[in-house]
Amino acid sequence: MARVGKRLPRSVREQQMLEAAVRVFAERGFHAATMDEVAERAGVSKPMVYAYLGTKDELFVACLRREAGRLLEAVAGVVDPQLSADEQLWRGLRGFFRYVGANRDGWAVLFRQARTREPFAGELARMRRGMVAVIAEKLADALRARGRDVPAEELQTMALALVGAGEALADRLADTPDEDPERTATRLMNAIWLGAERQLDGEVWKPQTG
Amino acid sequence: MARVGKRLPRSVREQQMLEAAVRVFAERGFHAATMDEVAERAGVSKPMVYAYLGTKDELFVACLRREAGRLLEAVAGVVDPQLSADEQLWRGLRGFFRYVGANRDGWAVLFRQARTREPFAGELARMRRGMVAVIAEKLADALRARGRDVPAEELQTMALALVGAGEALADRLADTPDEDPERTATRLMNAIWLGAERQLDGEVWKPQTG
DNA sequence: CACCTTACCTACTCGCGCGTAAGGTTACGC
DNA sequence: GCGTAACCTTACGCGCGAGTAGGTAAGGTG
Repeated sequence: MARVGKRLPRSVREQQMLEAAVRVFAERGFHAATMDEVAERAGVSKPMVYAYLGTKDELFVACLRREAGRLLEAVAGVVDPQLSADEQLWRGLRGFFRYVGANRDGWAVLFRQARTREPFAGELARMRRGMVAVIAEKLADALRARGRDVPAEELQTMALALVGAGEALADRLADTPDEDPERTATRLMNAIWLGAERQLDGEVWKPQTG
Repeated sequence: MARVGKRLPRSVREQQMLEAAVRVFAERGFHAATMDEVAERAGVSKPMVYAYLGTKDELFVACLRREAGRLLEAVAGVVDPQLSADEQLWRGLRGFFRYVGANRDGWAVLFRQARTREPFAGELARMRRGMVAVIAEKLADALRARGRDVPAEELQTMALALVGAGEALADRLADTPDEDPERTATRLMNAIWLGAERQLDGEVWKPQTG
């Protein structure tokens, strides 16, 4: 393609390769993606990719880490521990959906692909556990502020449900270009917070039938 | 293995093959699963699998459909339209988590694998859309009963969030053998219903900051 | 200008696993 | 007791794509 004998420094090429790899993985899925296509889109030959980023698995992990870092930054960078619990949650959600909206390929690679495909699932699961732990901790804070206490396990479950809901909405966001991140965030906030508040205040739903 | 010249009728062999296939797909993932292993576990040689169930893709789809049918039955079979909205939701959730708990391999194949892997993702997405539509309709009913009205799009989002949360909890359930389906269902019900009720009553959460 | 390092290429090898051709054997109807 | 159809096997073809060996040229440094 752009085979105009352009010689570029390693740092630049690496970024181009990662860029290309994210797009190819997102479009084709991990298995159907070929190293040849990654190389071609980066405007380089296959052995260069191997020289700089290693095997296909290593390349995927490199993409994963890069996107995870960006996502983490987009979320953690905007939550100020001074704010109220609901405000923190809101900002985190908004940051999250903004990232996904601005970065749909990244999301597709980072989470959709890695969710299943061993050996990446483990890595992703660890990240998710981190997320869940952070959220559960926030919930515990909000709880303490109300002078109440709830088993950690229960909070874990709530947090996991929130993360799951977030991922489902993120998937839709990534697929539908006309979906607005702000609106998505607001809706999830409504779906979650109104209920969480009641739970934090000690209300419980119980089945009527055995 | 059991190469004791056992000759069996087609209907029986097909079930054995599907059984084996679900387990292999669940353990290894679609790509890493080999037709040889499926054949071996079914106690049969590879060409038999091809003769009865077709190519690898077709075999996977067969598993998918079987599990999807069972799941649908487990959920739809227990919701009685006569009951109140929350009771219907509760029964549906309980049925869902009971299925997953009793059928962890099935869940792993059915949803985790198919979520990403084209060309199955399309099929799965259709099922999910069906689920979301049904739930959104229930919510609309509950809404009408309270004399209120909300844009369908909003309800879709709530329903999708619920489904996402359900899937996340189902994933955990499938991975941790000591997790109890009933408890999982109760917790999700609490996380969701308390909030949904407030939303259905017209309450809204709004951000304080721009 | 000799040199060395870094960027980059063409052109392979090779294993793996899907899918199949061709043939053997058991049960069952008549 | 023999035909035939259903059941089941061994043994292979073959494409595809990951990963590599070995070589070329460009630009900086003395």
